[in-house]
Parts: sequence; C-alpha cells; structure tokens
Amino acid sequence: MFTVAKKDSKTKARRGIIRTAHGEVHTPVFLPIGTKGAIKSIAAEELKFWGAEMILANTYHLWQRPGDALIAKAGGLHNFMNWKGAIFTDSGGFQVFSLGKMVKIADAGVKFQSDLDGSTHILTPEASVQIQANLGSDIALVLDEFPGFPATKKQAEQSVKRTTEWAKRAIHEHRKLSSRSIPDLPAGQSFGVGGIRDLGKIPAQLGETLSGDGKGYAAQQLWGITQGSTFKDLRKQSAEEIYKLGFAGYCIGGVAVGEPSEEMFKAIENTQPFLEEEKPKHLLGVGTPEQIVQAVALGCDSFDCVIPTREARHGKFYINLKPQEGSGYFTINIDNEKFKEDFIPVDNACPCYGCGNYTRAYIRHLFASQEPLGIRLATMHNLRFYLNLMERIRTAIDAGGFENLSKKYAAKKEAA
RNA sequence: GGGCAGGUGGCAGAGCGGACAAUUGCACCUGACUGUAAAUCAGGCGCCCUUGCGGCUACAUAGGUUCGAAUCCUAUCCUGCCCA
Repeated sequence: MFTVAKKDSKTKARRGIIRTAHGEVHTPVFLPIGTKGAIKSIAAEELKFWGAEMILANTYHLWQRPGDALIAKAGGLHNFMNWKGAIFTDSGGFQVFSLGKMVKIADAGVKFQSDLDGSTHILTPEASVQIQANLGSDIALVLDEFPGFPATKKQAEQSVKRTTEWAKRAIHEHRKLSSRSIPDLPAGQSFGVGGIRDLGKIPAQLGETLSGDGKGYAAQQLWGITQGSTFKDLRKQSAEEIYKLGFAGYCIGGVAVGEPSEEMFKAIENTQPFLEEEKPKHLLGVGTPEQIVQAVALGCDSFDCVIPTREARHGKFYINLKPQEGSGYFTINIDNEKFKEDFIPVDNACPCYGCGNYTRAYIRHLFASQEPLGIRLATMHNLRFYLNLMERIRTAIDAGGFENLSKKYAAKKEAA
C-alpha cells in the first residue's frame, strides 16, 4: 500500500507512493480540502488536471448532509462528486474539537448537536468507520479526541487513552465490515482489477477492508491517529500504542491547534520516531508552506490544510519570490488599496488561470464587488501554489537538493 | 404667498440640555485565518499629538439663553409634502 521510493540523505524527507484503488499518490503530497464533498469553487476535474492526487473530505459533514446512505446509493463519494483520484476522509474527530460546546464527549462516543438543524446525533468510533465505508473513501481515519492548546497533562492523558481505545474499536468495526457481503454492485461493473486481487497479496493487515465506490471494490485503508498534546512522554506513549495496533498509515493529530510552531515540531519529533518507518505519516491540518517543508524534513509524507482555500476566499494570494528576489514566498491581500490600479497579474510566473488572464486590479475589484469569480480565481491560484510547492519538494528530494530547498522556506518573507 | 415636516460625520439614519467626537448599518482602510459551524472574523474610520479619563474643530449659517447646546430661542438659507 505504501512504498518508500527514495530517502533524503540529510533529513528524514523521503519520496513515496501510496497505492489506492483510485490511483497512486506520490508523496510528499498535499491534500486539498473538500470537507463537504467539494473543493470550494473548484470542479473535481480541474483539480485532477492540475495534478492533485488525493483530496480530503469529512465524515461528520457528509454524514449530516447529504448522508452517507445517499452517497452509497450514488456509488460512493468518488462517483457522487466525480473525483477520479483518491479520497482521504477525516473521521469527525476534529469536529469534536472545533464544534466545542455543542459537543459532549464520553467514552462511548461523541454527542453532537447538528449545526444544520439542532438535532442531536451520536458519533461513535464504530459509526465513523461505517460512515466512511459508505462514503467509499480510499483512506479512512479512526475517530479521535483531543484537547486544544494549552492542555493540562490530565486532559492530554485522557485524550491519548480515549484515542487508543477508540482506535481499537474502529479496527474491530473495520474488520467486521471487511467480511460483510458487498451489496448493490452496480450492474455491468465488476471488481476492479487490482482491487480484490491485490488484497490477496497483502497480508490480512489490520486496517484494510473492502469498500464500495461504485466502480469496483478495493481495499479501504484505515489509518490511526496519535495524540499527546505538548507532552513528550505522552506523544511517545500514544505513538507506541497506535503503532502496536498496526495501521496502514498514521496521522499525527492534535497539532496546529493554537500552539506555537516550535511546539508542533517538537510534537512531530516526539511522535515520528515511534511509528513504523515504512508506513506513510500524515500531519493533520498543517499548514503554512514553511511548516510543510519543515515537517517533510521530519519525515511527514502527507498534509492537508484549509489555508490555501480559506485564505483564498479571504483575498490572500500566495506568491513565490522570483529567483532574483531571493527565495521563498510572500503573500498579498488583494483587497489592499495599493492594488487598485495594479494592472499586472498576481504572479506573472504562475501558470494558473487567473494569473494568465487577469490583473490584480481586476481581481481586487471582484473581491470588492463580491463577485464569486474572485474567490474562484484565488482558490485556483493558491491551490496551484501549494501543489507546485509539493512538486518542488518531490523534485528536490529526487535530485538530492531538499535541504537546500528547505532553507529557502525557512520563513515567510515580508515582501510585496 | 400660506401651512406642516425637516436639515447630524462619505452615504443612510439615531440622538433631542450635561456621561456626545456623537448609537447603528453601509462604504472605506488594515489585520487574522492551520484534520473548514469560516465567500468568515477582528480592529480602525473628524484633525493633532509626547496616544491620554489629552488638545482642537465639529451636528445647515449667524446670533442668543444657559455653569453647560447637536439638543432650547430668534433670524437667515436650503429641502420635502400640502393649500392657494
């Protein structure tokens, strides 16, 4: 399911390939976020065209609407949203954290008050796995729980304990589902080549089951999540506990929740060494370009973050510095007055649609006028910036120049 | 010509003797967003400065009453509606 293709000699950075039923995912990789089954303002085909190989969608949101049963009827989330690449689904664990007081946590699971209609729902580790099976994602995550920052040791201990218990229950449920009969295979379609058959070659590994996606069935991987907040011993403990359960991949969670960046990197360093070397490691919810580069250096293989898409909607554009300007990148807020009569592209070296066709002045006007096109152009631009960043990272690792690249992104530049 | 209502910061529109440099919305300026309750949120928005329970100038214009006026009185100008 995952192979390491090349290791950097000076850092823990590496190239790898995650094999899924929906194609190979070349790491280090960035997953654009499509929480509700859509990358806001972007069509799936566009994203694929730009080279994205895997996206992230959210169990909680899709469960609430339109419901996983409906998505299963549609032939799985890939089919429903016409995304040909791989899908990584978050378990709903983050909503336990972000929805705050609308949520009650108990050992059994999490009680949510729906943000849609106020009704009460209970999400358990088992339900999360079931929903993700219905969604048919390629990679499913276990339900986890974590405190914000700062957290007391007691809270962090509780979170580690609960996350491990929930991980065991998720695995148990995932195994049960893997042995069920597969219903509703669309007429005229067969098991995908490389799906079921591949399963035979892969040791009956924990965390792999069958999943429907309407175009053939293949293994859905279940990945574990580690917690531990800012406590070194708890990070290690959580990593070891989750590692022992034997997942197809691992997520480092509970980071970028308000802690200083250095704390996050410490958490990675206190976690990564205790996870299986030959398994993919995902850093949940991270981050800025420089954080991603640094995390790659610490052995992280995949990332997801709302930054490029959300900030795009808020008018922030990411721009690489030109070689003659130094290295790294900077950002601009397109709504700034100084761009009012700036009749040049956001970045004339950028291959994105907006940079090829429109000026800063025009895009600023679109934002000022609340024309949806502005948001769309910004989202396209930032996603391409992030995808390009990952491409550069991969190329650099291949060429043995990763350390050099990582220095370039040591910090965000304050230019304009 | 007569009657009535009204003129407040870029706009709309509160306030109707002191706690008003003046509620609020819009516009405008700036910032923040990290497994998306987020096309959201926060701050600023008369001028000056050593940024302070600071100074100055302001609620159509000019006077007046008052310890004190955007708020009361008088006149003037202007706007809207109604009657001739």
